[in-house]
Amino acid sequence: MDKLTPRQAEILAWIRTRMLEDSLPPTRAELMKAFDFRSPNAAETHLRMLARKGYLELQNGTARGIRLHEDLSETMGLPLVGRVAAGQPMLAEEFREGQLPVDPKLFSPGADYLLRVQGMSMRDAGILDGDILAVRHEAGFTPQNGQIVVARVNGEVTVKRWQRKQSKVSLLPENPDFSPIEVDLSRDDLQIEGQVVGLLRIGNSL
Amino acid sequence: MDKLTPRQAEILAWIRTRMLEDSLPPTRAELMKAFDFRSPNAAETHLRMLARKGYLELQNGTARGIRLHEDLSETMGLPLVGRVAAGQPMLAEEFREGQLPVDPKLFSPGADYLLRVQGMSMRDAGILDGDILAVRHEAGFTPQNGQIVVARVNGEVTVKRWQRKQSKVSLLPENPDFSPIEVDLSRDDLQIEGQVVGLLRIGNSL
DNA sequence: CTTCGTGCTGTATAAAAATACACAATTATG
DNA sequence: CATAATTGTGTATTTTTATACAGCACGAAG
Repeated sequence: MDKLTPRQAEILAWIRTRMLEDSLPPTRAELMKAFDFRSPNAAETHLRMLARKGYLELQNGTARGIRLHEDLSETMGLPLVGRVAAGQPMLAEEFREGQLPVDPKLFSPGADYLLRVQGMSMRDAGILDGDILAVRHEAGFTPQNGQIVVARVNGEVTVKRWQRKQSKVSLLPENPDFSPIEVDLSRDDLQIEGQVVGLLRIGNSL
Repeated sequence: MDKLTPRQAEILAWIRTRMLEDSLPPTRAELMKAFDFRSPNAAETHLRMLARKGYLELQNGTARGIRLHEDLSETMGLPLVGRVAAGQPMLAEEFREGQLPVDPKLFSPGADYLLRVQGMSMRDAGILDGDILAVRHEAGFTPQNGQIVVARVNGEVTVKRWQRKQSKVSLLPENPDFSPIEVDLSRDDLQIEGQVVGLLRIGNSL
């Protein structure tokens, strides 16, 4: 698949969103209006180029005969993140296991990404090794006591139950074999990577 | 939403599948060819009727300007079944809690319906009260020992781990507070309602 | 400097598609 | 039975839409 110029990427993106919103591919004239072209041929040549580079297919002699090569349903869904190295950003390319076709709105406040669970520290909350958590990440979010969160203590990512008493934060496991993580906010670096809003267990781990 | 005649339903169904397959609504001429009309007007009047009865919307002056009123993504997804009364068929309308926008293929052999779990008998397998199971129902399916199944013993629906030794079938809970169900195939009526292929936990039960 | 690819303008034109009008056979439905 | 709704045929006509051809400006590459 050939690389796109910025302009071509812009046009492809517009076609994509337009198709998702209207579930109807645009005509040359509609593209022309959207990008303020003064000639339908500008649209035509762009479409030809996008087709030649393999991003879409043109059915000739057909009104609105544009078919995106990437599956639109694949574009939706959520990224699945595997084991995240300490200190690295959650959604960095290298930690992505893939993309799952899950509707973000299924998890009611809405999910932003999926995280695969490692270990059994939350066993008694019904969260097992290999399970996939749906996580919502909101800037400046403050968890309620008792809520399950994805947190990062000194760079290390962990899933625990949140408890804060005055300035003392504890991250509680749900398994007697594990000990709570007591966070000293003056010494430790604590970041909240999101609240757990759902759980998914598929295939193998059942 | 007015009721459709059989012919109208047939035409609507064709439009639906056509749109799912091609992600492009049909023209009058295409409808005409598909149904062997000899006049595009036959297609036109049917579309008008379907629009008038509220099943779709026609954007006039627009090529392929057909927009289905039902969300195509809603048509997909799986039915969620709640508590099923003894002896009643699983997918009877009255037990449906709704439809969740979940891709059946997400659960690898493929799921046929969703079932809400009641009770804690499978707690130690990480299946909690209120969880939603993705279930695959295949005719003539024989479970492997150790597999989690949805079974029906004398009409009563239950989720348990399957174990068969010769002619003796046991349905094992995953919680020491519960006892195994020993099934006597000569006296008890045992039906397998499917194998559990996935689990979903959303919102409230977390 | 010349040539190529990109990103357009401007003008035409043929094909595709929507849509109107007139009329007929069949099937409900009061 | 009479009437309306459904399900069509057949023919036209206007819009939409795709698409060809002739150029122009600009930056990158050889």
